[in-house]
Amino acid sequence: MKNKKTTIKEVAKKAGVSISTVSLVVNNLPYVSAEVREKVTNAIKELNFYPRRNARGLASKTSGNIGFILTENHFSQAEPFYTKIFLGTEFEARKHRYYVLLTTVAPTRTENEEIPRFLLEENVDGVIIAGKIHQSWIEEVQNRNLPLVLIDFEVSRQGVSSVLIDNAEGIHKAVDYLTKSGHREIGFIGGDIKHPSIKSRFTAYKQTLSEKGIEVRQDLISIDQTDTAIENGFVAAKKVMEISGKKPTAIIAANDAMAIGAIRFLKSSGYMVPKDVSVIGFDNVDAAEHVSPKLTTVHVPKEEMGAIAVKRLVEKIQKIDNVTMKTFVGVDLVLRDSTKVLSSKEVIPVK
Amino acid sequence: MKNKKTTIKEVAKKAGVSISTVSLVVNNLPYVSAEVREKVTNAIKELNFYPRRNARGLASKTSGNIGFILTENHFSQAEPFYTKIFLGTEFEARKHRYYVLLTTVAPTRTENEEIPRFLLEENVDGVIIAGKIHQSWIEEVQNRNLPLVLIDFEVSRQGVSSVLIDNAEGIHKAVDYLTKSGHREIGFIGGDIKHPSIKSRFTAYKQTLSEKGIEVRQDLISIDQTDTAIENGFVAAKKVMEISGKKPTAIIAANDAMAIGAIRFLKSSGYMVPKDVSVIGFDNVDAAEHVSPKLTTVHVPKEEMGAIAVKRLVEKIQKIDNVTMKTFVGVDLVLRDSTKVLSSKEVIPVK
DNA sequence: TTGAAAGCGCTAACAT
DNA sequence: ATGTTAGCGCTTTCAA
Repeated sequence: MKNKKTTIKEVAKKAGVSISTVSLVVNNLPYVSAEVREKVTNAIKELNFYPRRNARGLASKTSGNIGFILTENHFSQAEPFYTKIFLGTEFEARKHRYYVLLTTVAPTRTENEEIPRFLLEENVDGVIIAGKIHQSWIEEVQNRNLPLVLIDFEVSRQGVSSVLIDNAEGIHKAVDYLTKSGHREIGFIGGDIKHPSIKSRFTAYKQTLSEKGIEVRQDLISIDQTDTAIENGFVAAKKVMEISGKKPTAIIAANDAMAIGAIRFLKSSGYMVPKDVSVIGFDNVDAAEHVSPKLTTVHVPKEEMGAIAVKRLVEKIQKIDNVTMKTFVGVDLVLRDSTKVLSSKEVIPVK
Repeated sequence: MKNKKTTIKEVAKKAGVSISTVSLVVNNLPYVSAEVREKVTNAIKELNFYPRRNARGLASKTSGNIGFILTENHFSQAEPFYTKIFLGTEFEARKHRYYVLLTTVAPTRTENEEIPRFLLEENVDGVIIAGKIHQSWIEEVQNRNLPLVLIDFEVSRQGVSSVLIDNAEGIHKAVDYLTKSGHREIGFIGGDIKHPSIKSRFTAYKQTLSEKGIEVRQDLISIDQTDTAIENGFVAAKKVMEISGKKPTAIIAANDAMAIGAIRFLKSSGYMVPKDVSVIGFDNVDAAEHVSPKLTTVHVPKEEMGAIAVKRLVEKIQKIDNVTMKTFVGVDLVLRDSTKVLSSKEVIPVK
């Protein structure tokens, strides 16, 4: 019934050595003779010893935890995107023997906003922040000398590494596919346009069209939605379809949610997708596979982004590599059923 | 540049009291005069003091963490169900000032299976286990005298509380709705039939039919799939449709994934849903809203289940309430587009 | 290569 | 009501 865990002291006694020697063995440090190491190892096995995280932490000033900060709006049910990223960090962290402590903060930083408890308690060895966030939170982390990695967001600040989506590549692939399928009137709908990822998608849209010698028509663009939810896609698509002169034969949405909203509008207004209008999303969230028609979209490796961030962070924590860097993850166009080939100018591999 | 955090000692000095008095104030314990309390509070504010989790933990033998154990197969992309539950625990835990440490274990317990590190390190104050799990993991937790709450799983063991779905109620509502809509030939498809939740859904299906005086026909039932994924739903529906004599006009699936698979089969075989066959799922996962037709299903409050588990666990940890209990969460039928009214025997509210 | 000893920063008896 | 003191179980100098 007594369930006292064994301590390093007992191991030392059993092995006939000092506790500091046991500590050396436990932490796999050199300068321990093979025989002593074995004696200690055996004692550890027999007594079933495992060092307590708290004791270790107090003495070494480490926590074994990684903090993960997200703004509240990014961590709701409607936003599976960052949730996936978070789960990606969980998996990777485990491999490095860290646990992830999650917290959310308000999207706007107010006067008496609470600081994430894990920062106050010195309960994390490094921090990951995902998505657009108020600059002050970044400072809050850096002021505590904690390694920091951002995901899907960037700031120009010494020491802040980022894991980013190659948005330009994704849009390029989407536009390229559409033009090669014979589309010329290609619209774009977006929202939350100041978000770095959304902004670069929009910029890439305009640039790719230009490169292909296609005029960028303002009446095919709607980017003034404040958010990128399904409803916003509905409204934005409505605008584009109603305002535009020569109607678009294809619409690129800033993300899947908006693409789904766009499809809802199109269908509800009697347009056939993809017969009348092709739609391409971005992110490849789970729903993209379930909607009808199945959504052609740009796949973003969300879990992988979380995993990469953890790897970078651990490198910093363990001083293996402390270079400030941006990592761009590649993306791919996933062809499904929401896009139609008008006239194939080149052979298009359809899976 | 020096970033030494202030300690309780410095606060004591500044306030002109002993560190134990500061501790009393910090932990909001009684027996401190109002004036002293204020002096200390001021000193804490001025020095920006916040106790370190590690120091606190070592002295008080608490970690401030809750462990969450899931089998690997329950924590994959294909399984948004338990992920939602996990996220529910995250939210609720934060309210109680706990962090959640997540870990997965193999579905089958092997000889040298690794024990969750947070158990070995004494880094959690209590544990939540979600889904069907090998009994030995439950023992592993109990042997360490840690409070334990299960979600969507139960064992008859002193001290193990559970948060469960009212599966019988859900199926009852589904069958009831179908019969009142004029359906008599109602099939059931399932898999992983030993899972408590699946089993009770199947049992409730048979029982409800009987209660309504409808014969339980074996040729309308397929429950021998090993899993409850989309593909299994496809196969099970195929069996039921091909083997059965008088074809079913409605199929109840053990969960949404199988329902989606069933719809895929039906559509691919020329059946119209819901015109020829109505389909009802269980769980109400996100995809249910996106599939076409939108899935009528039994809504399970997943996040809430996670939250309830945390509440129960915290009660146990803090000795507020240590009763072993089962909590059943209610469920509701969500009417969407995958079910059809054949002949309304009663007024059916369709939202 | 090993051991002794001094903390790490707090909590929790126990005294007063 | 407040202070003294002894740990909690490790890591980490520093000596030997």
